[in-house]
Amino acid sequence: MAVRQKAEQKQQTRNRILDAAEELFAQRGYEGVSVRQIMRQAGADVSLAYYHFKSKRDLFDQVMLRRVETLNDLRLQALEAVERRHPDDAPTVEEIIEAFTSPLLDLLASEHDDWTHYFQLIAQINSSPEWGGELMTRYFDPLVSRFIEALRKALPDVSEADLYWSYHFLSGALTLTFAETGRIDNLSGGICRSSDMRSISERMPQFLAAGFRALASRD
Amino acid sequence: MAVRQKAEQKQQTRNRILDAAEELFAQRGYEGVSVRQIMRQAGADVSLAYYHFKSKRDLFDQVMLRRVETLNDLRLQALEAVERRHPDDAPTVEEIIEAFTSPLLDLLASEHDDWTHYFQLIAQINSSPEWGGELMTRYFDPLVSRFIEALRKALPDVSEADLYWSYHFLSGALTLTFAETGRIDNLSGGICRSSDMRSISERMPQFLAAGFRALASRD
DNA sequence: CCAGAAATTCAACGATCGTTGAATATTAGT
DNA sequence: ACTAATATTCAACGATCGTTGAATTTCTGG
Repeated sequence: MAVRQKAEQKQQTRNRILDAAEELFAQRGYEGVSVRQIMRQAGADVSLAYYHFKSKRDLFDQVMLRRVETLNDLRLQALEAVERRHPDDAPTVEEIIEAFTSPLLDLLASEHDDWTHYFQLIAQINSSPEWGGELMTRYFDPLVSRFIEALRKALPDVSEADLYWSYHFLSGALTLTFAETGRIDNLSGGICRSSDMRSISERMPQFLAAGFRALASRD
Repeated sequence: MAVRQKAEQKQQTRNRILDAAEELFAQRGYEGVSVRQIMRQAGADVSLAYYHFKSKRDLFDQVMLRRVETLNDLRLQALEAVERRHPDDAPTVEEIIEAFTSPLLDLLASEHDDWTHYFQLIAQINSSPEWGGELMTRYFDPLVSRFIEALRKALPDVSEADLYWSYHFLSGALTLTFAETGRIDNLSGGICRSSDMRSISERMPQFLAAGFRALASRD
């Protein structure tokens, strides 16, 4: 034994820092959290942050990058699985949207609730004028374009503008849902719960697919 | 002349501060902006902020409050106008959603583009775990409940949970749209523009109404 | 077991943060 | 014109910010 102990522990520390940063950035935003607060939650010295990362901004970027590839892979696999089930015809809009959303729901349903904070963080970034345009484009554009291509086939007569606006509305509904702000809990007086992923997966794809079709079938 | 000069100028200064705060909070968030930056943009001394407002947080609250009543009034009037056109039957879902969204579009279409930054600010708050639940509830719950009541009448067989989740998806689509992050501009390669309110008003109500109906007409 | 590398801690830097009290300039009431 | 009230500026407070270099502990390879 005693092999690679040091390198292992370095990764462990690095991940503890990333975990703490992910949670705090998700709750209070990039500017709302200090490096000191992150390192306090990670249980390590402040300057250790600058041994593992170049800067606060670099730490933030690594928080984003840590999970983005896994997420994009899972969604792509879900889409390809749907397309394999339709060797001749095109998949339905519902199936495509479900391939886009169900990986998120599955990740949240797994016992360790890593990913909760990550999705909250993405939700905040998505509606931020400062970060939204650039970061979402950088991390998700190739995947999203792939899904839009699939949707275009499922809706042969849809115009390009309708297609992109429909995806835009989808994106808003999706990210607010995973922001889990508790707003719907307040508004509904407890009838609905932000964290009730089952209720969401039963409703969101149908709601959004109907919207896509409504725009696609206009004059 | 020379009457009430002082009180007038006080209001003027106060509004310049609120304008600067609104714009900067909308762009970079509450924690991302310092009181000094706000006052620099307002062209006034730092300490003047604390003559007009109790604290940074109070300044933020007053930014929110300045426009919320006008907005809620306009939306309520739009809803009541729709209901007056239907003395016997219930308005359609499209009409109700349009009463909810078109006041925003109208305000943005007016020549002075006050309101742009206000809507961006609300969009960010809405998807923030820290602020979203509480602030949106405090400022918009009575109005939203009124709209949900109208929607309940338009969709007599809808379940309460479907109704609230549908509104939740609406809220996400709406707020992301008014966040104007430029994301759709990037994604669509210029086909769609975030600021194109006409394109939005032609699509959003139909998209969302179809979603409401899809959930309301399930088994 | 020892030397060198790697991981972590300690102490501090200049800058900026939110906020305040006292001084100054401007206007209002008489 | 004088005074009191009001609006604005000046100067500074302690705290915290992101970041860094040097000291120190811990582990690795020979």
